[in-house]
Amino acid sequence: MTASLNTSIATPLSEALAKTDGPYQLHGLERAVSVLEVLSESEAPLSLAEICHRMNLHKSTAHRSLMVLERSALIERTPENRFRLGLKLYELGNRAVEQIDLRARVYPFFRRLAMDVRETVHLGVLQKTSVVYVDKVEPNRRICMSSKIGSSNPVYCTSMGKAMLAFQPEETIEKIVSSIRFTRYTPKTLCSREKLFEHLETVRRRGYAIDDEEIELGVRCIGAPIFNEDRWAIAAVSVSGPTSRITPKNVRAIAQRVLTCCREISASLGMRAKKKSHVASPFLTHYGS
Amino acid sequence: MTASLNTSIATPLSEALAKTDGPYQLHGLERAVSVLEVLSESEAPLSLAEICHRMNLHKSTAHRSLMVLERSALIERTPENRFRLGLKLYELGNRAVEQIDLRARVYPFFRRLAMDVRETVHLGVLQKTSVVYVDKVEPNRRICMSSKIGSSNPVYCTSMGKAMLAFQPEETIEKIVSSIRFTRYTPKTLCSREKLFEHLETVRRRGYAIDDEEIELGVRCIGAPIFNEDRWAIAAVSVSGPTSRITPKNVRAIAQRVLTCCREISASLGMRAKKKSHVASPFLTHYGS
DNA sequence: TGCGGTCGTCCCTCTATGCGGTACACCACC
DNA sequence: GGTGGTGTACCGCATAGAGGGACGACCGCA
Repeated sequence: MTASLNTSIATPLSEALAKTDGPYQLHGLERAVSVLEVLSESEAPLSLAEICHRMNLHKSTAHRSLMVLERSALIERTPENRFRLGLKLYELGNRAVEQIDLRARVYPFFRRLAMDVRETVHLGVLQKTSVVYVDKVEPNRRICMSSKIGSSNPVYCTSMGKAMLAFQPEETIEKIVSSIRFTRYTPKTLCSREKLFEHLETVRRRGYAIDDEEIELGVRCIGAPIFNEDRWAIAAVSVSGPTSRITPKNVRAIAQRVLTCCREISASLGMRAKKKSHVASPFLTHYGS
Repeated sequence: MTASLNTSIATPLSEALAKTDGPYQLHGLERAVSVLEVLSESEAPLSLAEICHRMNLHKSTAHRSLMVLERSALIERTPENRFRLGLKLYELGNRAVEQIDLRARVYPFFRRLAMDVRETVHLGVLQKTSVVYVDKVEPNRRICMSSKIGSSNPVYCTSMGKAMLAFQPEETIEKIVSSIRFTRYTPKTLCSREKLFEHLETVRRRGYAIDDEEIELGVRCIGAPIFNEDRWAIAAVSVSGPTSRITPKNVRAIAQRVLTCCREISASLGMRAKKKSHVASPFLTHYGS
């Protein structure tokens, strides 16, 4: 198909561009990012042909992208001529959280909470419609970087997500919610805009959010937001555990501890200080502008 | 050379392209990667103007790049309209090491070594002319992701770097060494191609490498390679400590332990197995092809 | 309140860029 | 030695995107 640009079904280009809408476009770059995403979703390294296939790309186009990405070390090539994500991403990614520097500052409080409630505790931030897990402590077990760190889950079915979302400026909430594509993970997943908004109201009232088996049956989480000086949520902490241990009966007690922890953290981040001149709120993951 | 534009002094473009040489070019993408690097090197978030300045870019060009990068979540914008690396990089980066999956498999041995020698132990892999730190254990202290993880140091002045370099195919060594830009960090830094080659010879003979205060005075490291089935180094483990504890006298004893540890790891990675069909050596960080 | 400087955003124009086609070289397996 | 699958190389044409520049918002200063 010469197709290149027409109205027919899913030309390579049209699909590649489907997700983009803003006025500023850099096709090469956007395609490259898609390549990274495709590689990130795949378990095993992919060959050029496989990448073309998954992305509906022309061989030569994909090839060029791959060569450039490889030169930049964003991807690597296995001896069998397959491609996977490169370690440069690891470097850059670690620099990213280092710059945010949230983890180090939160860690002490965070850890105490884990020891206290004896359940897994997570630290997360908002990124568009997802919660990215930035740190984690498991009680009684050695603390180390688990494979879960760095991964993400949708806002609307995690306690951290809902806790952060509830305490965003009105427009931000609107923007985020309207970009959500709801998927039902369990029978309890909140699957509509309305239910979500309703729930957020509750969260704002209570100060904390619950994920009641909304993403996985048998797992309940309680999350509360960490605030910046303007009382907007910039991160969240959550406690997760089996429904057998986090029962409706003790939810409230645990929630209180989470809230206390978050309050301490928010305070320690110097909420009312606003010193650091031009680095005012280096934590806030902005959505849109 | 098509020279694209003109022969005048350092046009923005010509500088941006200086680093690239391969036949496949995607300027937009390469520029975007440079932006990421610039942001990664900066401590504080940067404004559009600052980025333009550091990169010799036209305002509108940089602007477009930034908008697209932001849409892709590779960078984020602070409330003050400054830019820093985005958390998507963190996600992607973690996926990268997850796919390589080296860390998890090595960890048990690795940890035992740390407890054994009671010094800091690192795990690293080669990436072009750098060693990227992938994991770390400090004895007696809680194990957690330190900010050092994910960062990198030059091959030629680290024990892991030299250990890995020594056991690469001839051409790979040549390629890597010829891309090195030597910098003297301490009076003991190996600063020439010749000295490095000489040293690699020693490393091959002994099986392990020493960084004798070559990157920082007062710090000595002993590193040994982890091999794949073809006896090429795919990673390395090192023990680092103050020169007061890692003395010339006990280097040999420690080196033996490191070597034993690496031998166990290499074996455990199923060196001679080569089962996993198409995922044959998912560890090898290839250089060039 | 008005002025000069600096910032980010937006738009237009022209051409060098990079896209898609195609040809080829390579391997593995019937 | 076909036959299907890879990855690489090259070329010509359309268009993506570089760069110039206008614009308006914001600042501090007089």
